[in-house]
This record gives sequence, C-alpha cells and structure tokens, in this order.
Amino acid sequence: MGRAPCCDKANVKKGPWSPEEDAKLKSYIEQNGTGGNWIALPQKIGLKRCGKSCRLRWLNYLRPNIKHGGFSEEEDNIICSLYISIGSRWSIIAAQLPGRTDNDIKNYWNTRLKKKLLGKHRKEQQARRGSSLKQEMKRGGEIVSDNNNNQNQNQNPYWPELPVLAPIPYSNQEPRFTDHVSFRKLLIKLGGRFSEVGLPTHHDGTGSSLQFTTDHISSTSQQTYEQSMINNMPSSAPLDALNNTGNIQFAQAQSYMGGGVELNMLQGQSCFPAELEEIVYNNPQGLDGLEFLCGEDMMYNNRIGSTSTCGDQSIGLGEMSSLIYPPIASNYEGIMQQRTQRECAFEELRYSQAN
DNA sequence: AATGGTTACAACCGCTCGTTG
DNA sequence: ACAACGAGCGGTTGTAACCAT
Repeated sequence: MGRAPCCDKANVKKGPWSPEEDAKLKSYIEQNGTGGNWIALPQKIGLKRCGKSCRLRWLNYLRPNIKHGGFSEEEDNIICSLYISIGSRWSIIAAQLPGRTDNDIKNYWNTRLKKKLLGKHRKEQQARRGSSLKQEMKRGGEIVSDNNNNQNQNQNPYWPELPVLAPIPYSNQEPRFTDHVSFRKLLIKLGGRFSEVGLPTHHDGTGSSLQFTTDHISSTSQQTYEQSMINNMPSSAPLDALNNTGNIQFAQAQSYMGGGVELNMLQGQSCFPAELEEIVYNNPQGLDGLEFLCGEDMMYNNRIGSTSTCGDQSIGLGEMSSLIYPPIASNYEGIMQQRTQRECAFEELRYSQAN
C-alpha cells in the first residue's frame, strides 16, 4: 500500500503563482502564521494549491527579507567554500547567507557559479598548457633525455602536470598521507584532536579511523581554530550567522561535536562533488585562488595527497576540506553515506584507468 | 520577423527524517 | 515497536526571457 497523497492532485492548481494567490498566502501567513500545518493551510485560505507548494512559495519567494539575484563576490566565496566542504547541502549553505534561500543558491550554483569556477579552471589549464608547451619547445629534446631526473628536479610543491584523464597512480604501496604526525598537527591547527586510542581497525588490519574530537580541545587550540576560521573565511559575517543562527541543523551539528566525530578514511572515498573532482584530481593546481577555503598549509597537503585516495591512511582534499568547517564536518558520516553513485562511479573510473 | 538555442529561475517530485498516536 | 503523517530537503523539470542567426 502506497502512502496517501498529501493533497487531492486532481483539484490542485499547478504552475506559476498568480499575484492574487501570492497576496492571499502572504497576508494570511503574516496575520496568522502558518499554524504549523502546511497541508491544511491552502484550504483555510481558499487556495487550490498543494500545501507543499504553498510552503515553497512562502519560503522561496514571499517570505520577508528575501534577496533575489545579485550575488556578491563574498557570497560566491562562501558558497564555493561551503560547497567544497559539505557538497550540495543547500539548506545549510543558505543558513549562512541571510536573505538567500536554498533554492536560490542551488539555482545560482547550477547555472552560473559552477560554470564560472570550471571556466576559470579550464582557462588557467589552457594557459598553463600553452606556457609549458612554449617551454618544452625551447628546451627541445632535453625533456625526453632528462626524463629520469624529472622527479628530483620538480622542486615546486605542485603536482607535476597530469594530462587530462591520464591514468592516475593508484598503488596501495605508496600511500601519500601516511604521516600521522602531520595529520595530527593539521587537526590540532584546526582546533580538534584525534585519538588513536581504541580505534577500530579495518578488516585488513590497518587502523584507519581517526577520532576527531572537540571535547578535549584546549582553550589555546580552540582559539587557534577560531582564529583560523576567521582567517580563512571571506568575512566574519558567516561566522556570526553560524553563532547566532537558530538553524536546527547547525545546532545538531554542534551537539555532535561534543561526542566526537569519526572520520573514516576509507579506501578511495571522497565526498568531493564530481565536477570539482575533475579540478582536484586532474590538476590540483587548479585550486589556486581558492586558498581562502583552507589556507596554504592545507593547499600544500592537498597537492601532496589529492590523488591518493586508496592508501589506507591517506587523505584526499574532500576529507581535508571537510575539516575546514568542523560544525559541518561533524555531519561527515552522514555526508559520506550520502555519497552519490556518480562519485562512486568516478572513483571506479579512476581505479580502472590505473589498472 | 521567425526560428532555434541557451540561460535563469520557479516550481514540482520523490525521498528521508522526525514526530505523533 | 510500528505505521501514518507532515516537514524539509535535494534533484529535476518546465518555461519565460533572452540572444544569435
């Protein structure tokens, strides 16, 4: 037996709202509130609309102080930062941007911001290709003959340029982020502390779960964290929103922090959105300009570890960036569970390319 | 002016989660 | 413990507006 429909589909109007309908809904809610029951609302007002439709119309359009369009650079940065941290959790992102709705941000991301970001990335990639091609032409055959020394010569912290869709080394033998001390430092810098005591081990015997807790955070590291948040965020406004918001999800997220957050560094896992994975995995340099998201240290670590997701203790940008926003990172397990099939497919593709 | 393609946005759909009886 | 229900969320679709030819 299926679930009963929330309204009589045959008798509800669909499509764009008329000004009259808007006026009815707005004036009723302003005078009486929603009454906590959206399903009953349209009947009370005499609207031939589904309750869900009314709710959506109110939240996305009629509610006071709603801003439409005209996203600022700062808002762009916040959206990008949060998207990279938590993915498409539009309601959480919207909670950090007063006056913006999740629907609005979602649309803005899908239609403009994503393209803007990818366009910028591709442009930079082309520019780099162009300049490296010029260099290669200058050096002539040197490169080929010197191939064996390339690794040593490559002194910059960046990954060597990888051709798009080139097979990515995928070896269990060489996890690139095996240094627990470095990782611990990073976490401490971010204000958390992980404990290896009593950590569960994987079936293959490699302990790879890191307990990220805040209940032991010293005031110093807490301050460090707060400072790092301030430094890394485009402005303090989102922080204010974070502190002051009545958003339930954030409250929940904060409460989870007290109990400790487990970051399972599972093989090949990344919570990175597919379109950004392209940037990250094909060309970590492409993240230049997004340092505001995580700071230079983390950018460096990303370059070191971004293509290694198979190592038992390795950490990819997805995981790293999920630490940027600890209140959000506390939802990490949930986010990981919600990894899309698309992302899994991406990982599989990478794996198959490498083998 | 007509047509076809693209973009931006509003709205819908279906799912999950929390609450209630 | 369970089912029914409403609220909320994210993905998708429909369509008006705009632009190029």
